[in-house]
Amino acid sequence: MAVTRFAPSPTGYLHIGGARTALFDLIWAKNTGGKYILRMEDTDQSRNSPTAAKQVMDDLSWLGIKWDEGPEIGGPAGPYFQSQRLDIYNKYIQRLLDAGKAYYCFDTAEELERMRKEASDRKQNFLYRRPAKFPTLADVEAAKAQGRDVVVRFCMPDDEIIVNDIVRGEVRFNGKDLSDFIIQKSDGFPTYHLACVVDDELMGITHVIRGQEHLMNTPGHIVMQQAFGFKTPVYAHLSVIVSEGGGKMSKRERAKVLKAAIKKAQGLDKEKLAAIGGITIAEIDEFLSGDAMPDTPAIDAMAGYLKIELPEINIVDFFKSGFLPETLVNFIALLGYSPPIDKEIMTLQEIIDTFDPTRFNKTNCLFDRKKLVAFNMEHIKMLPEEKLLSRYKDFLKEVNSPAAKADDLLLKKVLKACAGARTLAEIDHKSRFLFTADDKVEYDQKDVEKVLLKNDGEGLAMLALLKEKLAALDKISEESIENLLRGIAEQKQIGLGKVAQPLRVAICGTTISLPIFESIEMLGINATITRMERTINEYSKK
RNA sequence: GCCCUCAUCGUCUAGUGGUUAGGACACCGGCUUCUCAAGCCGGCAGCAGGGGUUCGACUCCCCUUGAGGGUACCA
Repeated sequence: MAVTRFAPSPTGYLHIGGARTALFDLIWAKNTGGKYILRMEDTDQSRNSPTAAKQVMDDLSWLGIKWDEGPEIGGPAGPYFQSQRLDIYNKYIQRLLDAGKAYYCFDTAEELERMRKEASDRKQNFLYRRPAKFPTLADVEAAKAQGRDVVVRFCMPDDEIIVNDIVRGEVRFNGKDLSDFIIQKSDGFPTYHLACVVDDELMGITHVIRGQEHLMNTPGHIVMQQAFGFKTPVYAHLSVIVSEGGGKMSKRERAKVLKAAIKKAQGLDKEKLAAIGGITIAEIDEFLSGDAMPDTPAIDAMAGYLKIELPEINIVDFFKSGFLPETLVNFIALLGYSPPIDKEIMTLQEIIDTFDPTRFNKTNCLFDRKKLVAFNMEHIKMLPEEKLLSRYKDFLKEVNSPAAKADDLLLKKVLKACAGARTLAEIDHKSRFLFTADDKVEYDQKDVEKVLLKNDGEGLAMLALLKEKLAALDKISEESIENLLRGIAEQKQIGLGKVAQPLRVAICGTTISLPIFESIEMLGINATITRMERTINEYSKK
């Protein structure tokens, strides 16, 4: 029975790497019949936005990841926001201080910077080591009086520290290489290290599954656990997901693309851009020059204004691109892990049931969007009709599609006609013509040329003929339409394409759309004929 | 720089001393077709390099190279 936890720092939307960690925490717990806890690590007052925790929870929920204990649900080990547990941490920090395993210090930023520079000049890693004699409370008061910030550091021993990791095996560290790290910041908040160790114990966490970026922190955590007399949990450090350009796949990627676009944009109205992003011009300049980064909504808004596509990093990005949560879950679970069964397309339940913690692999992996698309197609095919419909409606609402207002019956027909589609966005695009006013259909000029005007307007002539025939049709059904169109093609000894394509352009404005018979049936005969007339009028005169 | 980790087709991976190195996605052909998809059939493609160990190394060891992570009063 494993008790696991996902412990995000609520700084914005949940991104793909975080989602994978969250997923494996869930899988591990559920596979062993254990418990899955969500804990918000909001100990950095400057980085945590008030809405971020909600966003992360929404994203987890969308993915179908439910926690047994945590925010909004509660539980015996709460509160589950670290910012609400300060008194607990203070008690533990005091214990370390009393035991002489932690000490106060009050270096200024400049002093620290100088020490770092000295170390790098000596071609050595910067190491903070405790003074021979720890500052007393009186020293602390004196330092405070001088206006110095006071922090608490934890004493690292010189011994070898062994981390037993499920993914990586035995990893050895030399305590001599590790700094006395800070456990309490000058604002009184604990750092990640302290809060994490204390909470894992208090919440009964047995298995810590997290990203590889935490591997170097682990020896420090283990020593601290020993100092407190805590049990050391089982560790599993997952390999990282890297993006095409190399480097960890993170939200920085999106900022990078946006920054490049802003710099490239000619005659850009910076004031307008700032207004749209809800930030100041100064903040934009700061963003362009340094490494300050606007928050996610601001980045999204500005990208929308500049009409550029940002790489998908956050879970919502994939939602908006028309991926199913089932697809993401399946795909993410296969990154750095391979199930013991010879099967790729799986439901979350199957992944949980067959989970084998020895089957993680150590290699960093690249996120292959094309494969994700292929997986999405499989999951669209696999999902029961009702479930797909509900996912599709969620999607339409999210992207503000006019189709969001359509009734279920029509949407079901659309979904059926789109069997084989790869994303929900594709389905939406292909069926937009159904939700466009008859006189608002936009014609793709290239398609018009190719299908209607070419060869002396043979397509247009076909349209005129079809209009008569369709108008004369007394029973409108997919079948009767098909019979009619096929009949004409046969009679004229031409391919069905010559008949269907002009019609398609007339009703959709483009040559890419749903199958033509279903299209007409769903659009309705009146609208079809209206659109044909409009097309004929529009292009006959030219 | 220093510390840590990793290394099988383009990508995700199977493989744990003896395999024709398997699958999936991508890609390339062909078939099918009212468009786009989908579907069906077929194909291309890999053990980073160099040393050992061994009767035998993709598999074990060492080095090189390459990649990633850490090096914060971020997590």
